[in-house]
Amino acid sequence: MNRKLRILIVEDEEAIRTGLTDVLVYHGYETDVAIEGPEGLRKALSGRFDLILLDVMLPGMNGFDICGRIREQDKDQPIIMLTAKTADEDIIQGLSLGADDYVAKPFSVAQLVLRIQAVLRRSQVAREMDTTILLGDHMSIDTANLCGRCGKQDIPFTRREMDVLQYLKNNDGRPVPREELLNKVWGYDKNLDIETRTVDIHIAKLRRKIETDAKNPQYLVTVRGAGYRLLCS
Amino acid sequence: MNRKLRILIVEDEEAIRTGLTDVLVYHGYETDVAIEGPEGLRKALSGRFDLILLDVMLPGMNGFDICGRIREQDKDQPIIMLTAKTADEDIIQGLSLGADDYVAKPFSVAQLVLRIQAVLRRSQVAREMDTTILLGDHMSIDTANLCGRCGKQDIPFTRREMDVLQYLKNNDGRPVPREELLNKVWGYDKNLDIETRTVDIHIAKLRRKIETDAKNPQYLVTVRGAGYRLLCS
DNA sequence: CCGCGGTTTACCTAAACTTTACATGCGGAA
DNA sequence: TTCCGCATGTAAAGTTTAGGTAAACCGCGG
Repeated sequence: MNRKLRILIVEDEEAIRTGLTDVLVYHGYETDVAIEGPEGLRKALSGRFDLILLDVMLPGMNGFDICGRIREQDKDQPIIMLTAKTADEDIIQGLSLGADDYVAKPFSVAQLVLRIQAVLRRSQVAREMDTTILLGDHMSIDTANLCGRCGKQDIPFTRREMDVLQYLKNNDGRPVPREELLNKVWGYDKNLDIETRTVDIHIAKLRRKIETDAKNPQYLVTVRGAGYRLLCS
Repeated sequence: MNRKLRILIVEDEEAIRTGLTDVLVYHGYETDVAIEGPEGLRKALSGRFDLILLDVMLPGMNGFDICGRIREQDKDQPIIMLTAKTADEDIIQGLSLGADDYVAKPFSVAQLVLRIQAVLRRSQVAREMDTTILLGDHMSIDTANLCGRCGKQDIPFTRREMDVLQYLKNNDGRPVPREELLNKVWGYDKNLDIETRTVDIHIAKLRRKIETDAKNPQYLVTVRGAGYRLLCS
């Protein structure tokens, strides 16, 4: 565990907001808050958060809409909805929109924390915490120090390279399309007219560093028409 | 979805047990039941289930113990606990033991189903299932990796081939006309004069990859005058 | 000014895709 | 039954596109 897990709290009531912040910080999370709906959506879509706590009743835009919008853009973003309503239809609506859990106010803090842990445990985030990537028995990479070791040889990586590597590792084995990398690593918006080849270039650079034969990659392989995948075996 | 997801119901009350079974079967799951604690634990540990619904009050062994024992053995087994108790300590205990969710009786069926779906969505099995196409017991195709496996042999597919296969699979059994494939897979506009034979060519290529005898197709068959149909049995 | 990381440009190759052209064979009509 | 026409199969040639990468370019912090 090298970095703290980041939680976004979207909640308009001052008391709850600060209460939650205190509790979560106490439990070792990093937090950010949003007070209004649109602000929450914008922050949520930045993709910087490991989990989003979303109040249903918000000024500007209700929690359901926000939840739906987040899901459209990111199928995997963990979301827990908070609400005063315990009506079944509300819970059902929240879950239908793809929330991972639904907690009714007033909630027990202990329970909320546990539900947060349960959701995070299931999300890929748990795996992200690992700071070393092993490529077969061939080389090990310390993502925190931007540094790889192959035998006795040290190989420096740049921040960007490491982010790409990390992202691929977190999506273990799955081919990740360029577009997704541009979104999640570069933070480019969903603009479709992408003319850039910068992803390819970075892949090429990574290959020169981590592959024994960059022309025949064994770890960082291309799936033509689908993207790149990292095989750490 | 090629195979149904399997759910184990551990519950001693006859009425709830059969009710749940009916509902889950209706929603397309395969179910098995256990009435007593020890029986439930034994079945759960078999690892055959994609999700376990666990009542807390059981004869022989309580649900918390079972949950703990399952977690010891399999960190990833999805578990949802059911209970009449709504006391916070119970919920907390359940979640501490690693349950993925906790639903209090009397629960709304719709809500339970949604919570089941939410938990399964995060689980590995469910994820693999909707990217995999099985053709009889003959070969399995990973649509995300554009890659099929027949015994030990890897067979690469192209994006287009996979899209066609996917579309046919989603229209399971129905013969799909060329025109429709051009529309839905190629994105060609409707009623443009169809001079192209490219669909046929792709079908031929697919047959060479997925059929044992491409001349006598068993999975990707022609319905003369109506189109092509995929039989995954 | 340099050097470093990152991006864009430009060009190349090989894979993927489409078209062409011809072969095959089913099915209805005589 | 035989024959003809049309739907389908497919090899091979032609065309487009995805991906690899060298090298130029850019911007920023020494």
